[in-house]
Order: sequence, then C-alpha cells, then structure tokens
Amino acid sequence: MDIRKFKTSLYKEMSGMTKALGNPHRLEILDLLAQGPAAVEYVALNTNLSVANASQHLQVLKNAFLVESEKRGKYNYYKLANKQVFETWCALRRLGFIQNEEINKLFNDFRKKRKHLKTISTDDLVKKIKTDSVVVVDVRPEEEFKNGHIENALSFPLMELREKISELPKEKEIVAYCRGPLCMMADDAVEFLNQNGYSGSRLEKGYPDWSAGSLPIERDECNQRKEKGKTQGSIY
Amino acid sequence: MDIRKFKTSLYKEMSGMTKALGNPHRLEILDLLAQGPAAVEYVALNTNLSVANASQHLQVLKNAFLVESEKRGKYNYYKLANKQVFETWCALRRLGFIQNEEINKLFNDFRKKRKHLKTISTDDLVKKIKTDSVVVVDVRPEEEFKNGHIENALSFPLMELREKISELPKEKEIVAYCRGPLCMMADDAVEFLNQNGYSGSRLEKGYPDWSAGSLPIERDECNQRKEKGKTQGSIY
DNA sequence: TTTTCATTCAATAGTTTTATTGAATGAAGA
DNA sequence: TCTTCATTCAATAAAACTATTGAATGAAAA
Repeated sequence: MDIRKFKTSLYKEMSGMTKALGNPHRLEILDLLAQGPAAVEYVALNTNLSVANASQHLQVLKNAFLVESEKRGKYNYYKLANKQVFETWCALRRLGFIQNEEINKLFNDFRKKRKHLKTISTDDLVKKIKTDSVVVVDVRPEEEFKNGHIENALSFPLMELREKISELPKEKEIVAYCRGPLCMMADDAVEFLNQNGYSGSRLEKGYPDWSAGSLPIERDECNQRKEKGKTQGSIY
Repeated sequence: MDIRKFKTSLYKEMSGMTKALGNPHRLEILDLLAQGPAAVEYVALNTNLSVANASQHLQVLKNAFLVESEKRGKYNYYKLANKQVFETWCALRRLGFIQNEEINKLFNDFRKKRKHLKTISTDDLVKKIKTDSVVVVDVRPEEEFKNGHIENALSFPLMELREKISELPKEKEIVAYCRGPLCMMADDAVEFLNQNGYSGSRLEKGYPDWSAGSLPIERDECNQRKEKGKTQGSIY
C-alpha cells in the first residue's frame, strides 16, 4: 500500500533522530554543547570519552542533524544545530524527571548527601537582580563563560574558586549557576561558599535555559581565540 | 570520581527513555496511542506489525514509563503515560520537520501528488466554528472518535465516507481532521469530498494536538464497551 | 618542505536490538 | 469444567550498535 510505504519511510526518518538521542553519552554531549561550540577534545575531556569515541558520537549526532561542525584553525567546533534541539532535550529531561522515579531518586539522594543547598528559580533571580541584592557567579570553565553568560555574571570557574573566593562580598547573597539542572558544579560551589561564611545559593537551571528564555546575556567578542594548551578539562 | 558515577547513572537512566523512542515502530505506536487507549491487536493492525511484535514494542515503551496498560475485560489497553509524553513527541516531530530536509521532502512530495489540498490552522478553525460557518468531520475509525473528539464534530470514518457522504451539506465548508500531521486520512477525505462537489479542507494538526491545546472536546460516556469482532483495522 | 597534532577513518570483537516463530498463560465465556 | 482467544513469553538468528585500537588525513606551524 502506498500510504504504508510513506508512513514507514516517515517514521523511519524520524527515528534517525531519536536513535541518535538513544545513547547516554550522546545525551551528555548535547547537554555540554548547549553551553556553546566546543572542539572534539574538549567534549571528550568533559564526558570521559576517548577522543576517537567522542568524535564518532559527534558524527552520529551530526548525521542526525542535531549538531553542526565548523572548522576554526586546527580545531573542529561542534555546536547544537538550532534552538529546537535544545528545546527537545529540555522536553526529554522534563519527561525523565516526571516519569522516571529512579532519576528523581538518583538526583535527590545525591543532592541530599551534600547538605541542603538553597536553590532559587529563574524568576526569583530576575527579581533579585532588579533590586541589586545578589552577585551572580558563573562557575563553569572559562571557555564556556566566554561563549556566553548571564548578564553581569562574574566568572569564577569551580577550579579557581578556592583561590578567588576572597574577591566576593560577604554581605551579599551569591547565586551560582552552571551548565544546567543535571550539572553539579553550582552545588559544589555553593557548598564551598557556605563553608567559608558566604551566603550562597544555586540557580535551579543553567545558562542554556536562561538564554533560551530570552533573558539578558553577554558574550565575549573574541571567543574565537583559543590559547595553546589552555584547554581545561573538567575535574570529573 | 563520585560525580562521574552520578552523571553516568543519570544519563544512562535518561537514555532508557530515549532508547525506547529510538525505533520507527515505537514512534508510530506513540502517535497512535495519542488518540487514546488501544488494545494490542488494534495497535498491531494499525501499524502493520504482528501481534507478538506489537506487544513487545509496547512492553519496551512501558518499561521506559512512556505508556501504561490497564486490563479491561479480556483486552489489555495501552495508553500514553501522561501529557508530557505527547508534548515530547511533538517536540521531536517539530525538530524532525525543522532539521531533516528528507522528512520535509517526503511529506511535501506525497501531499503534492494528491492535488493541492487546502489546509487550515487550529486558530482559523476556532474562528470559523464561532461563526458557525463550517462542519467539522472526524475521519478516524469510530473507536478513536469515541475515545474523544473535537466538540460537535461528526464521525465520518474514512472507510464509510463513500456511503455517508450525502449526509453532508454542500453549501458549508467541510473541515476534516484525523490523527495528526503525519496522518493522511484527512487528506484522503478532503480529496474525495472535493471530487464530489463539496468544499473540503483539512485541519493541519489532529485530535491530540487540539486536545493538548485545551480546546473543547467531547468524549463518549461508554467507551469501555467493545463489540465482538467490531475492531476495524485501518486500510493501510 | 617537514613536523605537529586535532580529528577522522577502518577494522574488529563484544554487546544489544529486532522480527519471527510457536508455545504458554490466564481470564472470560459457554 | 472445557473452550476460546488476547496477550505474553521464550528461543533464535540476523542486524545494528558500541568501544577500542592503531593508522590515515590534512591543515597549521615551524
């Protein structure tokens, strides 16, 4: 039947996309690329994959039109193909938390172990920024900060927080944010801040969610440049 | 590293869901279940799968918490686990059409072959219903109509349209709708209507989209009942 | 030109997914 | 009780996916 063939082709083509999403590493890669363009080695470092393996996963995502690549100098930068990719990932993330008890448990158990850290919503942060009652701190690696960050946020990469913490004011609330709800960098930062007499809290979601909500951001002009050997892997 | 383990578990758990979505038959099943609860045999008939195979795919979806099942009499009815499942499927569908040229091509080629059929948006239909200038016709199988349909729509299953067409008024515009944008039943209906001197057009999306948009629907009171041997497979 | 090196390619073995088949289950009806 | 039959289960072979390894590519730098 003609219509059967059509439907078979259509759903098959659709599943090309969903198949590409059906792998834990590729989901993690998408979550990372939501921060901005990244080279293969950076992706590999931050996802605990070998370079060859990361490259292959990136190619799978590329063939499914979920990411695009662009050569800059000797690096090949991959990024999400468009906003809808991030929105779809958000829908999946939300679905996971609603439907899968195990995901909730994993998440809550992990966060509880690290004390009860204060969390604030995007709306609350917007209000607090208006009254100038908070300092917003971006704890992601500097590269990601440069690719785009919440307006007026300060870059305090988690790795450098120990050395730089004294630059922060003790009398203001410090709101830390990171890659997103599945990222624990902001939690680590808040715990460390609280231990040192600061009043810290974490933004519930991360930079990509903020940006997707059309809230004010800033971007480094010359984010093309990349110093030799400067690539800093995450500690995880 | 502790955080690495956590992330690995989290993304792995998430991929349980996306893996279940990574198969063309299961996408088609989800699209079908968006119409309402359906028994295994009905799913099998409408997706061109063997009963055993359909059952297995349904179980995969169930283990991923995407669908739920409920025994009624001797039938096992499966349905989408919640609204977010449909919303996620919509996000994926949208992504497919935005990103995948091949999907667009498939779709447009197929529709062009069947003449240029007039399509109207949900908003337009809402307006036209207010001015009472249209007759809305549900061309899905009767079972699906009974599970829920657009308010005041008439049930004209595609299979019975030929016999029942004379019951429709020639002076009003007839708007046909079906399962959704990937379903071609409404197209078939409109083509047949136009060939017979009616002024037909198809609603762009389908019943589940209408319902998800909180637009007015009706539901049969006694949709539990199912007459023996009444199960009508689609013609595809 | 030669060297360097980020990335990709190609081959492979191990694992997972898939469709098919026929049998088993078990609830409803006779 | 026995029969019916919608669904699930179990086994299997074919296909697809995955991580690993080491080599190949090819553009930038020396």
